Amino acid sequence: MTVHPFPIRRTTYNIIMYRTKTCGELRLANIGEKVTLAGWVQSIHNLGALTFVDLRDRYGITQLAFNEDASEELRQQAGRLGREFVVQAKGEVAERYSKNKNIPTGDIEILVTELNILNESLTPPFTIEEESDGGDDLRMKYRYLDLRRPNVRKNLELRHKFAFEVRRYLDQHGFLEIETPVLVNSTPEGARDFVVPSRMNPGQFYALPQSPQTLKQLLMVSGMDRYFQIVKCFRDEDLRADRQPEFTQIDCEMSFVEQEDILQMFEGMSRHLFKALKGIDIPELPRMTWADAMKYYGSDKPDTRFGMKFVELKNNQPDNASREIVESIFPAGFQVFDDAAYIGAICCEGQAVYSRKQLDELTDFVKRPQIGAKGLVYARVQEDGNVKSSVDKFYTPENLEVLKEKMNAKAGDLILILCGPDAMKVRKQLSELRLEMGSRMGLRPKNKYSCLWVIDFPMYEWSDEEQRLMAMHHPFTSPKPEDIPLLDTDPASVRANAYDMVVNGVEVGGGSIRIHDAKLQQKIFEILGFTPEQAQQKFGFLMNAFKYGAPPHGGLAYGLDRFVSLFAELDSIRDCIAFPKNNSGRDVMLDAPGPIDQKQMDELCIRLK
RNA sequence: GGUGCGGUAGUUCAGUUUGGUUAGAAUACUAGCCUGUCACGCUAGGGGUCGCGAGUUCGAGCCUCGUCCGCACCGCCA
Repeated sequence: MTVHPFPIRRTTYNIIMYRTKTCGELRLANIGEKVTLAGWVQSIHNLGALTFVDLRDRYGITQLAFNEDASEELRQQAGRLGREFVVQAKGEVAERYSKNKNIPTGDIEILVTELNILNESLTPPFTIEEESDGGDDLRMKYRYLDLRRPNVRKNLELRHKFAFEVRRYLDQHGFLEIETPVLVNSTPEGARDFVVPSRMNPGQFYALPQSPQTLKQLLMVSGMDRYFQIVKCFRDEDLRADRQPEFTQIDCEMSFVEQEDILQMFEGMSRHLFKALKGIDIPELPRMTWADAMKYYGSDKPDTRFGMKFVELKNNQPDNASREIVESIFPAGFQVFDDAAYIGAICCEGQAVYSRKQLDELTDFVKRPQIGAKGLVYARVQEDGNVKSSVDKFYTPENLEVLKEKMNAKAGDLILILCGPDAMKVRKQLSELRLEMGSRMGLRPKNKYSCLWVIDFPMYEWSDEEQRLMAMHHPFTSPKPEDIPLLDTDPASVRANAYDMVVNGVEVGGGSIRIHDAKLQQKIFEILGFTPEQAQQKFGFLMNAFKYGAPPHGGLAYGLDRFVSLFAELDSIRDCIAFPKNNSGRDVMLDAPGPIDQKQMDELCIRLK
């Protein structure tokens, strides 16, 4: 991505010329020009009679030189400078005696004739360079200094370009950007709400939107047809590296569409973004059913930068992911396999070189509490084609040959096997192992992108905590028409017209075709355990609207922060947010949240417990 | 709500295993020297509530308990 040089020019409104050029644009071609620069002092090199000052702004670094021609007064001024002082320098562009190949302006310098210190600065608490010596916490406390660093600045520039290209694409396709309110009301289901007390309505609370979901559906009822909004959303849940309490969605909705229309429209948007921002032509997005994603990758957001798909060696519990019984390929004899309901394996190409110690370490990895496997069975295919495994004493070479063929393994490959009583749990464990092996084998480079649609999500998932079915997506998602009869007989197996876009194992967006029929919506609320009164109270506005001619509609929402993080190849979404919150949801720079005055509390009729 | 790791100079860290003299390094900062630096170089100097509190001990940066803070993860996140 290129940043356009700031077009500095004299205008009638800009009488005071702080600068005529930026610190990033001067080249050999400018030699002899008289220029004025302004910026921050990056570094000072005092060689006695000779002083160099690197001046930095958003656009780059330009060296100021104070040499033998400089007046005594100028040299003394230069001697008073410190890091991060704000200065204005006037002088002539000259070719350097010794050039710096590391920066674009490295061929020239400014022979300074006038220096004005516009502001002084304390010594910053960390170095303001590409690789800072400051820790995360410190840099967040002084985020305004952290943002002076070129890499953080570049992330924000990329984010700007990303949002800009989103607007360009959606505008070209007839979408209207419409703002929806931030003060709305609390919704059942979903995440915890951030709430805002209402002074004029004592004892009553607004809630900040977790997403503008219902509002955009109302816009469809209004006939707005194609809507989008780049909008802040709020969820009061615990944070992660890829999760912030306030985050930005690209929220979209269309009327008179089926799932196919949505997938194509937004596949087009992703293609546009990859092309415009990364110069990458991405192939047509493959579509994978949720059932296949779970069966072959153990995840609803598979990282498809690499293969290593699961092979089911046994499954005696047909479920939503694998609807058929798979007889064990192993004869009885090994208690652990005999007792397991599910046995799954991955084949790691060329990894038979793993030593006993490394395999023990992998075993420890899958036994960690957050993964929770009981153990790991491995089998190495040796150079002679024979299989050497950790279960040799239970099985014959012929048994292991069957395994090798089933896994499509060849000499030098390593087969890793997990098993257990619950297929879904083992799949999740195997998924963690697959990702770990993929990382170790260098198959997940950040600059390689693999995108896909995961489709046909289940409508519901069982909540142990609530002891009831919960909407997997949200309660406004429509079931697949052919599965509607199952709503009465087997709701857990009903599939939804819901879809996620997954990039490199990250869910960057998701959506669904909505229910536009008030009666069907009523039925879905019933299955979710709402009484008609509760449904009316919480979603009456939507149900009423649906009685006045709701068009068929659907849409999706992208997580802007996550998508930008992928493009910027970041580990954490915090790095593409100007002022992010920390792990505990605090803004350490503002020291928010904080207490409020008793007077405010009284006005709001709020008393602390 | 839970698990793990961490908190020592402005900053990044070592020191904690085995408690024991004046707590170190690098970098940053200050001063001096240096005519082509760009990780400048050389010399000297200043800089510490070892997160906080309690306990054990003749003695605690080090051991114990509690607590606060940070990071990663599990639960949670329609």
